[in-house]
Amino acid sequence: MLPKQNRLKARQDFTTVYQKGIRLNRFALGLRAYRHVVQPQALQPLRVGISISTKVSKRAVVRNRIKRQLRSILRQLLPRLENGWDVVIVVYPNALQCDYPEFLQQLKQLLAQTEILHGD
RNA sequence: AGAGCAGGCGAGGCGGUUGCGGUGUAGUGACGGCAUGUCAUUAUGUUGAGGAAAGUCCGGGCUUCCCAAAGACCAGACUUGCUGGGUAACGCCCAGUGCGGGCGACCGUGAGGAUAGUGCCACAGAAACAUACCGCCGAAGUUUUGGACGCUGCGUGCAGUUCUCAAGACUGGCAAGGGUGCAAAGGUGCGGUAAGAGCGCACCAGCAGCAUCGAGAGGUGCUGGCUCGGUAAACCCCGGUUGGAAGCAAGGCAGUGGGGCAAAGGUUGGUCUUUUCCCUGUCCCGUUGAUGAGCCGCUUGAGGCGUUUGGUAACAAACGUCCCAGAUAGAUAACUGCCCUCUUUGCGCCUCGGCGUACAGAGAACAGAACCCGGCUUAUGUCCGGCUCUUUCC
RNA sequence: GUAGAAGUAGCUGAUGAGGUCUUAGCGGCGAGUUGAAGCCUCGCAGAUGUGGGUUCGAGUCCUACCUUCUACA
Repeated sequence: MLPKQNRLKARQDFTTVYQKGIRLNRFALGLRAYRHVVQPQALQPLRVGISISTKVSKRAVVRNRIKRQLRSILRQLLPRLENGWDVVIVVYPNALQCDYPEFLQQLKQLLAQTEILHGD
């Protein structure tokens, strides 16, 4: 689990990200991101949600495992991510063929493209 | 050695580093209605998925509504349906009976009633529930034809006629055989008969009665008359069970002041009886708190484990002991060490298919709690001893 | 999580409450017509989601699964 302040939970937040956010897709993952327009000193922490439907796999074991792996990656990257964003990661059926290093690579690329991820 | 049949245990073990959920203790910060409350965070201790958590097919607990409780009868609903037991309950489990299958270990079984009634049984076939198409018979009756013997009459080879024989027709007797079909009126054999038929007898199957064994379903034996299609996972009858509906997305989350209305009201499919019961109920306004979030429900339970006793068993009782997930966009992930097990390959030993050793690989399969239990069903990898049959050797 | 509905030719549908072998439209294939194609005419092939059971006989009755869809804050 991520820290509570970094979780995206409310249904309203998800819909605003889907409607107003930018979109990016990779082989197995998609990214929706929305930047809050507020005063810089009052920036909220970055919040992340993961969306994975039963179309990816009907088995809950598979879906939960993918979510855990993605959360584990995000936890490692969290100190390097910029505040003020709401992010939703969408998982596509291609993810069944991927393993942990591939998720790591794709997620890094997506976050770097949107400039949420700081350089090393 | 091969083929097979029923089970049982468990779901690899001990760790390390970085992280997550619950909870206890201690600290820090913020809020604050000042309550050792809420949120965040730090340290530390402890704890953290399954045998099916799954399908949602049954049975309960729990909650709300249908305005209280109990009882009787009727109606309705329920595929509930061999017997006895177990259980909180069940459509579940255990033990047994009958029937069916298998050489066997063993397996399956929706197994009340077809003589309470109704319906259906296509095509074929004479006929599908009580009939006769082909056929068999000539016993009985009527009648036709022909023949022989006899009798009567006379014109002596013709006519008539009784009985008998043969053939045919109608009435009749039969259900053995043929054919049809999933199914045809008990089956096989012998006798019997005009031909036949349980008409008689023997054995077998079925039915009824009696005796006996058993708690019972039923088993065994004897006797008897004479034989009755299938379908109830068709309607139905009988027995049995039974308040209904919704489902944790159920449902709950304040205190206080004032005023109005109703005086008797309230049964759950129907009717009736009894008992008391329940009591104030409901609406409006003011006030502080609370706006769809948070909290409670939420995990101590028909609980787990062990021992003893009772029981063939399912299971029950007693005693001891333990507290064992409670998340809410939903907690278990990433990397890695050692041991153990298995597999491949190499080397060595010998009794030649086993043992020892080294390296490498794998530890999987099915699969993720969402209010909680008891079952069923489905998915699925390893190991462990049992039992049966066949073959070979000693 | 809970509750419910439906699966029939390639697609969209129908099927008198068990009876042989059901069946419509579009599409496919073949033949005819045409110089060739289209339209038209004639013909053909092709399915009851899967497994088990009841029955002489299941699309239909019973049962276990599979798939798809819907509703509920």
